[in-house]
Amino acid sequence: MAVTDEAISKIKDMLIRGELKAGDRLPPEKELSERLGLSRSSLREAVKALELIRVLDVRRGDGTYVTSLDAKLLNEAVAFVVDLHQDRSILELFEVRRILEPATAHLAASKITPDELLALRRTMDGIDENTDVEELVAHDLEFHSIITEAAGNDYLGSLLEALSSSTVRARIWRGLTQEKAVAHTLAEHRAIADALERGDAELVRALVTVHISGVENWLRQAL
Amino acid sequence: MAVTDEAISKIKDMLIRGELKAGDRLPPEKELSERLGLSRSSLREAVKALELIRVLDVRRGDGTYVTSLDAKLLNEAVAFVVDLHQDRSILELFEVRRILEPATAHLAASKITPDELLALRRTMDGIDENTDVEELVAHDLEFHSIITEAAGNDYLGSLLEALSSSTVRARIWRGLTQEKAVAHTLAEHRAIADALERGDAELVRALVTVHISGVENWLRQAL
DNA sequence: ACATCAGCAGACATCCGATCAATCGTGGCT
DNA sequence: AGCCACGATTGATCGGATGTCTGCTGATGT
Repeated sequence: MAVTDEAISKIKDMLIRGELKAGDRLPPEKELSERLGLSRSSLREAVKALELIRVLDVRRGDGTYVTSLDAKLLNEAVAFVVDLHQDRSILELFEVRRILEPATAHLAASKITPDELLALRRTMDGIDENTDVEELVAHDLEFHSIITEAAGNDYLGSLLEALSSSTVRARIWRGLTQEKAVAHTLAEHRAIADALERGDAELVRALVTVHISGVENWLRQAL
Repeated sequence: MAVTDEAISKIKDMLIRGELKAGDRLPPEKELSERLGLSRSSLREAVKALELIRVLDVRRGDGTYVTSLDAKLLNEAVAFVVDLHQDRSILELFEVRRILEPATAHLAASKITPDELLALRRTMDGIDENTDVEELVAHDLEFHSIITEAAGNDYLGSLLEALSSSTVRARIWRGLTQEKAVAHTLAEHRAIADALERGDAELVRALVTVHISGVENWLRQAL
């Protein structure tokens, strides 16, 4: 194994064993490189790799720190990969989303708070046929992320966020090409919010499935 | 933006634009570094970062190549993150798995081939109460991965594989072996295989949900 | 004449150590 | 309180020594 890879797994081990915790500061590059038995240049390669997936946070002139190590890590890593696959296998990625999103909404149905329901309603204020595309995308993104948040599973949230970002473009296209899409989407969102309010988990799941599948089908035919 | 980060996104752009395709060989480090306007050392940091998430494949003495860029990318990236979170939020990760696995099996029910069914059966040969832990883990891994494979969505496969990494499985099995878990698990696996053979998608989903939840409950109580 | 194999040369990545620049945090000074 | 200089730390680059792979070439054996 290359020295750099060895350094990566050594740092990883220090994290798993709890030797390094979230927020901790690593020894200076020079010192750490000596302790791990490699040159500073090689160590920097390892640190850069861990920085890419947001495990480490390097602050110039200050030091290198361990990030919060929470579920957001998934987001960065997955988003990078999803970005690369934008035009290739977007339908397969959408299939994953179609599995996760209804299940997430189903979870959310029993946990969502009145405050979150209110926020959910508010995302729909001021949205109509005349709203411009960017605002529509922002609304859509927020609508789904409130529900995801309510489900209370951060990993689920990160995964969904990463999966959805790549579809933003698709949504924009859809908004541009289909005239009645706004009213249609809004009606579906209202129905989902209603069902969430009543705590009807099964209906929520079905509605979200239909909602996601609608976009998916449009996408399938547009490709 | 730092020189290295710039290099990362430039390479990423070359991939997205199709300037670089899967399997392509990158120019030598020296040449590429000159073209991107940075030093070789800095370029190497970028390359190392991209190698960690398996976008690039560096072959010493030969050259640097673009990997297949398929769904397996997700695996590496997610597995790394999951490894780091083993003791922390494993239950949340398990919840994601409990969503994905039944849905995957549901998909597989209508697509699985006779060959795959045969292979599924064969994983259970020679497994009984006396089988040692490592063999159990191998069987379990293979059983689930055949089903995932049959579902025909590589991203789903990568995610699931990463979520139920072999280290996690090993730990669970080690805890379970003392009890009657082997016979119990085997019976559940048989039932799932039977339902798959009959193409009863709904039953498959229910069985897998029960199967995964069983492990989850054990885990919840063991923590 | 042909096939085989060892060894050599070139291309390339690997690793290192040194050097200078940029930046940040701190502590002392006014 | 505000300012400034200093030390610590990362950022970036370079040149050189080394390990490793590939392909060619020439010698050897059949």
